[in-house]
Amino acid sequence: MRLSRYFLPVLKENPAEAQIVSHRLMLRAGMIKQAQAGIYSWLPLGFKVLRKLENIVHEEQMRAGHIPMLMPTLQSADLWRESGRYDDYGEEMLRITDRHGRDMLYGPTNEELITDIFRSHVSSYKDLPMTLYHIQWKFRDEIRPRFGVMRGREFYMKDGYNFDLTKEDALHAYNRHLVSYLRTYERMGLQAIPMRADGGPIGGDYTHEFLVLAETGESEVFYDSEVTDLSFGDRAIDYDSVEQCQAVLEEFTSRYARTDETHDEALFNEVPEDRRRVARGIEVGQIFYFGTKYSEAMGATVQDRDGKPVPVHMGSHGIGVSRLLGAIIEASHDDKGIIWPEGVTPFHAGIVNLKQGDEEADAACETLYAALEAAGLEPLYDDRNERAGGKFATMDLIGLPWRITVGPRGLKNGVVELTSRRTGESEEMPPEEAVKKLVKIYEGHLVKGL
RNA sequence: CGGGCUAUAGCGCAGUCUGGUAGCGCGUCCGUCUGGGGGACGGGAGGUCGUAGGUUCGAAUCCUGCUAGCCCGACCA
Repeated sequence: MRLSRYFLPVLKENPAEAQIVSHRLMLRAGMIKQAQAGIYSWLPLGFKVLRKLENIVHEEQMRAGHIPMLMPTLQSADLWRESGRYDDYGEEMLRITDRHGRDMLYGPTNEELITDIFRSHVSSYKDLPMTLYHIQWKFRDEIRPRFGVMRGREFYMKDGYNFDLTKEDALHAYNRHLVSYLRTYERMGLQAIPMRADGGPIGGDYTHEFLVLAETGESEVFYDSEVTDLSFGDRAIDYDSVEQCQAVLEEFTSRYARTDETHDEALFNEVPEDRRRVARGIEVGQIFYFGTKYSEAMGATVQDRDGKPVPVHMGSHGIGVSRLLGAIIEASHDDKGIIWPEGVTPFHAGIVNLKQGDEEADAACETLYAALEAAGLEPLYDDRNERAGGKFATMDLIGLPWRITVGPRGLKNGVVELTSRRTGESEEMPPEEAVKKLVKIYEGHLVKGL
């Protein structure tokens, strides 16, 4: 993309309404624009990152054997009356009436809808196990939306639902989700720690939340410092293996790690004192096993081997995709702007032409731009007739992890400059070598965007 | 929902107390010079002052209602 043809309305000053750093940076980097309290338009740069996150989620869900689909945002109130949640959910649910006076709602979640689909089409234990998921906009009429996309009223969420014949099978689905979530967050450059959580209105005894540590997090968290040493890495895993998934769950959840909701001071004190940590975290996902709560209420049964109808065991699992943008920025920025992890960056490298209009510099930038695209990377070429300082400041603000600086001075010696946004370190090299180096850096990090 | 606050140009703000032709910085447009970390000079464009009503010869300014947004708290991906 050439910056001169892109739409990137960056702001030099901090908008008054934004208090936390991720919100400020998203506004300043021209990623979002507030439409109403807790409702945002996604401008091109923000939309590009959102799509990349979404695609990572899809890839990891499908890798785990889960099946993508799409359910509507508007749902029928009758389904929710059936589960009993139409009254339970309260003011947070946005209720709508259509022209015929029928009660509808903008879905805050999809347990009812998915259960209805399941019961209409699945009747045999032979069709199980099955896990369906979708990524769709949700609406929860929060009393007080804030922090930009971190607590919007409208938000983009992946929610998945597993259907299993037995509790044991459903718990394997639970473990499988935990593993796939660990992989998902790591690909996004995040450390998200699974912590024992509270069931909330969705209910259920087995539930973990995934928390990203950040000072601006809304939850207070208590953990054994050993949990932050764990990483899933690129180990191979068989998602169908009960033992392997169980082992990962034990590895990642056996140490003390809880949010304030479930915090137990006595248990926490059993952690050696030098490893006890109290911090704040941003919740970016949650997994539940809730047994037959919805299947019984809504008659979602299958016939077992003996031909008898039995309610299926279910769980649900969510990742707050739009919230992840805020969480990633909270976890990865400095006073100049965002620092995108390689896995989610909207563009892989920025090209800064120091002397736009200089024949040699322009030509070198064009060649470099074409070479990066040919190599499968997405460069952002700042071809505006701006001064160097302005171009650098924009690149730093929008946070591309790598920058190639092209100027007459370097070109005299046949070199350009490759700079890491994270460390600020620069290295001079011929343009072809910079391309090679970037290709290597992004190996395994390429995600389809827009 | 309880408590606090705000609304004036795309963004950040002054002007309101004490009513009298709506301003500044940034951005933006044009021109000249400049050119390795938001440069300089000159010239432009852009606002029914959130909204409805009231007081007044005259309202951004005073009064009343409404709306929207922000912050702290309790709730949530």
